[in-house]
Amino acid sequence: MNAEPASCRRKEGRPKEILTAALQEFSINGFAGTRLEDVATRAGICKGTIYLYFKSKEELFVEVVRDRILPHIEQLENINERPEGTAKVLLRQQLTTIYQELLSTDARFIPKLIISEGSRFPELAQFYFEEIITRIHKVSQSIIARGVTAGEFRESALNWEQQAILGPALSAVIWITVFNEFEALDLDAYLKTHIDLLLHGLEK
Amino acid sequence: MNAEPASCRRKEGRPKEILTAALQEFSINGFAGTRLEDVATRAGICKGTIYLYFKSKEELFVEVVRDRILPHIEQLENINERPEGTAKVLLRQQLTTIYQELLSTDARFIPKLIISEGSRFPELAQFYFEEIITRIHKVSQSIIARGVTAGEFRESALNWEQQAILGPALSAVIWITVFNEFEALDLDAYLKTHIDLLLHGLEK
Amino acid sequence: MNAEPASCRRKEGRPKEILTAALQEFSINGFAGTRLEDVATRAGICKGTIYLYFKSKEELFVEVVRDRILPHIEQLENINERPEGTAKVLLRQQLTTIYQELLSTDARFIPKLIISEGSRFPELAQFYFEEIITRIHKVSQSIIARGVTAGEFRESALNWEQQAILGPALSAVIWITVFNEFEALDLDAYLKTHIDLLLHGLEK
Amino acid sequence: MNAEPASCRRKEGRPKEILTAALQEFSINGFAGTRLEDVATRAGICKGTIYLYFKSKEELFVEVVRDRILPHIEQLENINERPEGTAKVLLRQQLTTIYQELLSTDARFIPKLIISEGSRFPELAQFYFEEIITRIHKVSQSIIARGVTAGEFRESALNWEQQAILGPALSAVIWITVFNEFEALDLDAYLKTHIDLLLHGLEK
DNA sequence: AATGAATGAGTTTTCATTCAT
DNA sequence: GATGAATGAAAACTCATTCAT
Repeated sequence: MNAEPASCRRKEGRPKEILTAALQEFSINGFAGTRLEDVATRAGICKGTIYLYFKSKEELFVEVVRDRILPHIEQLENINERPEGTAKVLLRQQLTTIYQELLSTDARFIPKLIISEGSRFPELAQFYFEEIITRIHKVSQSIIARGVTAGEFRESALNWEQQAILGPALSAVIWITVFNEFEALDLDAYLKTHIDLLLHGLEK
Repeated sequence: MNAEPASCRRKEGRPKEILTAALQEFSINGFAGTRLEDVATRAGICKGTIYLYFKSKEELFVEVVRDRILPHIEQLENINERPEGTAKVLLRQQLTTIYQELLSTDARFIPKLIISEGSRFPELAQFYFEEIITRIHKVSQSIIARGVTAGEFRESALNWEQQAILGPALSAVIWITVFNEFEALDLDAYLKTHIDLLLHGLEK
Repeated sequence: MNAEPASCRRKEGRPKEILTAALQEFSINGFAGTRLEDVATRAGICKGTIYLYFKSKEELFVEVVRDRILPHIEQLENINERPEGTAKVLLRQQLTTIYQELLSTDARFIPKLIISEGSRFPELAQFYFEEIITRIHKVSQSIIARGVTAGEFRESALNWEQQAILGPALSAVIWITVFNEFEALDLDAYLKTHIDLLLHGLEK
Repeated sequence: MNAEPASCRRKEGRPKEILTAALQEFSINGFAGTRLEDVATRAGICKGTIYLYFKSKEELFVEVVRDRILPHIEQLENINERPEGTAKVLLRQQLTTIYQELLSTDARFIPKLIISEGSRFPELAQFYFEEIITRIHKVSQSIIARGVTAGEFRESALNWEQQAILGPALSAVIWITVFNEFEALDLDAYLKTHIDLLLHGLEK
């Protein structure tokens, strides 16, 4: 990949490469702690080139986060459209999807960035809140409502706070990005516990 | 407060004031994004004074976090030493304590700081991991084990990942520090859901 | 002057020193061509210090120019208030004052800066236009009107363009700041010519 | 204009277009403040192309100024060779020509550029001084001498400083390029004043 | 000849840290 | 102890210049 001369590269590739490199640096050092020179080095280009594609460090940051959030929004549309199966099955599916989405690839760094830089980029935090979190909550809430109607779940579950139900997923991402080097998370076991706990807790 | 002469202040007052101001600034802006001048202003002193008590910005940061973590460690010792009551009651007590500890006062900002700056201050992340997280997990694990032995809880719970069980608590702190302005968390309802979910999920 | 330690200097002196150094650099290199580091060096301080007193290079520039314009405004008030003498005498006085004001000290660089940077700092050009040029024109115009009324000057002079009458003064400053090294201007002779030309040209 | 293929353009067209565009940009922003990219855009070409015709930004600047000065030098030769008419008529002619030359087309920006960038390009200032200013002065001086000999003008005019006599012309260009947006110069009236003042001032 | 993406030196600006008072 | 002016290293950003196409 590095063998071919720079000028040979496809035009659209460049910004993508910068975004990827930037995501990694921002994830490690946060916004203020990241030096654009390091982003450039990681992307195999030089400082000034970043400014051919992004107006400023701030804009780059916003684009990095948006770029990783958007695919999830599309995924969420799909989750929404699966009406078959019992509520139990659906919930299990949803959780599995969330974990896969949340922890696959570079996307796992987004929550950390939102948490770290939310106060500097409130629009970004709001965007994430509205487009991701709120929508995930709506999906799980509708599944639970369905389960209650079908007599699968306890009625009291209708009033449950979705954050508390899905919270373990957020904790998992944080664990992976922050504490994994101290004690690696066994994701399968973790997901199994979450599902077991949730489904058994919902059951009549 | 400013009326009394500087020499009248109790010895530990000054550093404490700096730590408090620093915690607030660091929480909002992160480590790199925080200017010591702002910390000084918030503490009502001037920039240079910080260096009378702390060697560097890094040391200040470490002290800020340590200073807020240490009281929790003491609290944890106490939680450990309460053998009375059923496992169910104990677990309910532990969760309640955790939420109180985690979300009371300025301590709530520590998780966000650990998440944000963990890669820059790995010793701090490790310290938090070992002294707080690991120990909390041990406590809850022992209570669950006791509940299983007593026949209160399902046996399968012995293998549960503690992170998944206590994850909602971490999610709560994050929510409070990041998303609360978009949708305020009803902490009581949240805790109730967490307890209901967990206890019902553990029950035979 | 350099012998006394930096901290001994009077507080108000510092910004003034910077303004003086900046005026010199800006006069030579223009706005964009001036490096703040050179300004600092010339002022005997270091780069960062400038920012303790001026928000940005642009603000420094504006302050430099304003700072040199303002004294002239005060001078102009005085010129205005001299009703004694024939129009001829007054005009001779005014011209002499203008040349003294315009060519004394560092003030002589202001016209060059206004000319060079007027398009980048239009408010500054306007300020100079309104506060200096327009007012000088008004003064000379009123003297000429008085001379016509008194029968000293030709009536046609009432319609003269003031710029054309006072233009040689502007030319003199430019000459001094731009061409003086090629051919030094004999200011006394120049002023004498200007006065002779003007007064004889006005005479009936 | 963009319709015809590049290869159809006359050989000298391209550099001329660049010079024209560059003159405009340099006039507005000065040397340091001008970006070659803007020059290229204005010329309808792309950045790199400038370097096919000019070695560097400095060379481009020098060429821009030279290119606008040279035609005037030719004009001056002609002015010099008109021996018919009274000194009064000749002087009136010369002044009219100067104003036309100086204020027609893009040439009007040269004095501003010389004033602004004279210290960075001293050879250019010297060139302008020697080839334009000095020669204009010589012409007017010889006319005045002729007028004195012919008994048209006062003898004292022989010692007059030419700068003071022709200064209003320089002031006019500056006014046009700097202050015209605040108060438009009535060039005809201005020239009339200048001629009236000068001729009446020279008359016995 | 022309392009325009890429480079990297140079400049503005910030801010942790020092130190004379 | 406390101050806050001064420092200067470091980082964001710009733009003249190059060069593969």
